[in-house]
Amino acid sequence: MPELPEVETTLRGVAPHLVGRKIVEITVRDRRLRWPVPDSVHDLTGLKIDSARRRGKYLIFTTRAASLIIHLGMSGSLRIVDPATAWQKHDHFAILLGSGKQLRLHDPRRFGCVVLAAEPDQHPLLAALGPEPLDDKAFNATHLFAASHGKSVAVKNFIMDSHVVVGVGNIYASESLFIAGIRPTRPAGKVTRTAFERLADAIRQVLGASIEAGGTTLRDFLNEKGEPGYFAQSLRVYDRAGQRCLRCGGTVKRIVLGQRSTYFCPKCQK
DNA sequence: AAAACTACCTGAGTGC
DNA sequence: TGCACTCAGGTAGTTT
Repeated sequence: MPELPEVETTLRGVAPHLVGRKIVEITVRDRRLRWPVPDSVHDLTGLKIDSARRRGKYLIFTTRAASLIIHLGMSGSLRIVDPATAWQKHDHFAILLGSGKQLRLHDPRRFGCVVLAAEPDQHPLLAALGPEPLDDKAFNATHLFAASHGKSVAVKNFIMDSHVVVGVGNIYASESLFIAGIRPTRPAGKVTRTAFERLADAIRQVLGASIEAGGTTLRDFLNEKGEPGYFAQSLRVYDRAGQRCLRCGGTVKRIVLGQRSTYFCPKCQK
């Protein structure tokens, strides 16, 4: 479910409730996430959360001893609730805070994970990640052009590869390529430098605008208060198969690329 | 080495 | 109502 804007929205929502607070109690209701939640998470009990940040789609909550790394997978969400709130069916993990509030991880499909790391940036899940798309020093046309050299993979799959750039998921990949006027199926190595300039700009633009809108709620994304994001109404091609292209009036097409639904306008994207 | 595919899991929606 | 089927915002691991 969550792509970078949804994870960033979640971070901004939960961070003020976490940073500077003590971890009073950790509850693991179902440890069966993507990998079993380690027993060592309980070692964090009694420690203060010094910082909360995001790397790609990973959330990192740091104490003096270790960091908790949380990924929301396809269906995960975090909420800040009163501890007396009834548990929901898929609330798997929770942190009771010194403030008296509780952070709860809800994840029906259990594709998310909770792991512990002394040095989160060196953790195998994070160590090989590409640049942050909102960092225009590290992420730009030069980077994309160099990384795409000799690659035959479709450019849509290329920008969804977290080793190339983090945070671009299935929705924003289609959206960015539409804005940049690039056909999703084009081999990455055949995309010109000029087109990559448009693409890098488009990715930043669409992710930034979505963060402003609180993310995209297509089916079930909710922020830390349980509210939806409003970027769905700004989507230009995603989930619009058969409808009119907002730029040229042509018809938006749906194809499957890398087993994922992909939307584009055959007339304006070459 | 790179590309393509598989697997993990639940729930919502559709058509019969 | 019920059943069978498809699809869903991610990504590590395996196979080709």
